[in-house]
Amino acid sequence: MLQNQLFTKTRKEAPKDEVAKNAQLLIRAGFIHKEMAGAYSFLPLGLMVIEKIKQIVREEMNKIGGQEIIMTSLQRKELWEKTDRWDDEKVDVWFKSALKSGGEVGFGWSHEEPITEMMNSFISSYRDLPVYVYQFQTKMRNELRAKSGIMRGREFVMKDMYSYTTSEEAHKKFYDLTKGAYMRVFERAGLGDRTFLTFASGGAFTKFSHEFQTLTDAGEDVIYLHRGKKIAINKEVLLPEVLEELGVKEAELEEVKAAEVGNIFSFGGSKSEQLGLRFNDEKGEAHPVILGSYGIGITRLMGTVVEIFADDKGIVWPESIAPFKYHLIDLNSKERANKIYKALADKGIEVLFDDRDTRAGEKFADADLIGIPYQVIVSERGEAEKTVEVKNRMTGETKIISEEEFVSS
RNA sequence: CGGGGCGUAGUAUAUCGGUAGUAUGCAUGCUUUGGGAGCAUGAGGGCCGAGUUCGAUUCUCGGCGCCCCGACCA
Repeated sequence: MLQNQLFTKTRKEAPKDEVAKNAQLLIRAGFIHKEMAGAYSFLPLGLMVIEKIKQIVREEMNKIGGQEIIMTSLQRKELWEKTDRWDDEKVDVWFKSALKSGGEVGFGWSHEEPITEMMNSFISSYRDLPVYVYQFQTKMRNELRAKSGIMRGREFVMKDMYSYTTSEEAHKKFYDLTKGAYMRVFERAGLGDRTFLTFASGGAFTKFSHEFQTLTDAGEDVIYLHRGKKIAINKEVLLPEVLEELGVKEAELEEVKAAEVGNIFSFGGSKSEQLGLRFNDEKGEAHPVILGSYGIGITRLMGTVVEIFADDKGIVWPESIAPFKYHLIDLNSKERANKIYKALADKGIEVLFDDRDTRAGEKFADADLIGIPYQVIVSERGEAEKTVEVKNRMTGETKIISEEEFVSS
C-alpha cells in the first residue's frame, strides 16, 4: 500500500482526553478514531490489525471444530425474560431501544440466550451433537464508565463461541480443548509468555471458570500468580479452600495486575432448560443440552498488545498481527524503492511504502510510531552497492543487505 | 452511581470583564533533505442556553460533552 494514498495521518501530540497509552498511540498513529466515550472507529491500519487477530482466532477455533456464524445484534425482550436477564436490575449494561412498530429490543451485550434458543431449530437428537459455533461480534455494553481506551469500551469486538454437548464429560473434553486453542491464540498474537490460565469464580454451575489474563499494569484485574505452575488465581476467588484445591500456598503467589483477554465458562444444562433446548438420547429420553461459553476480546487484545510492546517512540507490533510486515522507506531513491515495492507487491508481501515527499526524520518518526516490524530504508547510501537497510522495530537492530537478497527472501 | 477535574483553531496550550496569543498541523513560495528543518505570506478559534453587565470567552446558574479515582464488570 502506498502511504500517500492512506487517508490517515500521524500526529505529534496525543489528544488531551486520552490518558491510556493504547488510545494515545493508536490515535496518534491513525489506527483508530474516537467517536465518543468508549466508542472508537477503526481506520484502515486499525482494521488490518483487527482482521489479523480475527484470522488467528478463526484458524484456532476452526481447528477444534468451531463453525463461524454471525448473529444479529438486535435481541428480543421476551427471550431474555425467559432467563430473567432482561431487567436492568439484573443486567446493568443493557442498551435498549423501542421498535416503531411497538415493543422493545435490546442490543446484544452477550449472545448466549439468542444462540441457545436458535439451536432449538437445529438440535433435537444426540445425533445432532456436539455443536460448536462462534462469531465475531460487536458487543454493546452500557458501561457506567468507559475507560482505558479500547480496553474497556461501550462497544467492542469479541469472539464468542458456544459449545453444545450431550454430557458433562463431552463438555469437559471440549472445554479443555479450548484451553489449548486459547493459549495458541495468545502465543501467536505475541502474548504467550505473559498470559496465564487463571481460576475465577464459576457462577452457579461449576466451581471455577477460567480466564486468560495477560500481565500488564494497564489491566483492571489483580491476580495471584504461580509462575512455576503457570497458573493464576483471580483475587475474587483467593480463598483457603481454593488454594488447597489447586495445591498452592498463598506465600508462593505473586500479586500482579493483568488484563482479561479471554474467558471460558461452563453453564451446565440450566440455561438450555430455561430456553427449552433439549435432545433425545438413544432411548428417546429428553435431556437439556450442556452449554459452554468461550470469549476472546479482540479489541481488548489489540489494546493489550499496544500497552505491552510500545516504547517511547511508538507502537511495536508483533509480526503476526502487524498491519504490514515491511515499512518501505524511500529517502531520495524513488526509482529503486519503486522497483523494490513492485517486486514485494508481486509476491503478495504486505508492505507499506512511504512514498511521501517528506523529510527523512519525519518518515523515521512516523515509521516508529506506526510500529510495523521491519523498516526497509532505501537511500543513496545503498545506491552504488544496491543495498537496503532493514531495521527491526522491536530490537532496533539494523542489517544492510543486498536489494536482491532482500527481495528474494 | 459517589467523589474530583476539565471544555479556547484540526491538535496541544496561554491570556483576559473591553481587538483572543503561541506552537504544531494546513495552504503558497524560496531554501533545505538520514531522526518530526529554516524563512516569508495566508486561511483557521471561545461547547450550548439563560442571567449579571454599557460590554461575557472570562462571573453566576442550567444543560451537554470529556477525563480521572472508587463502585460495577454473567
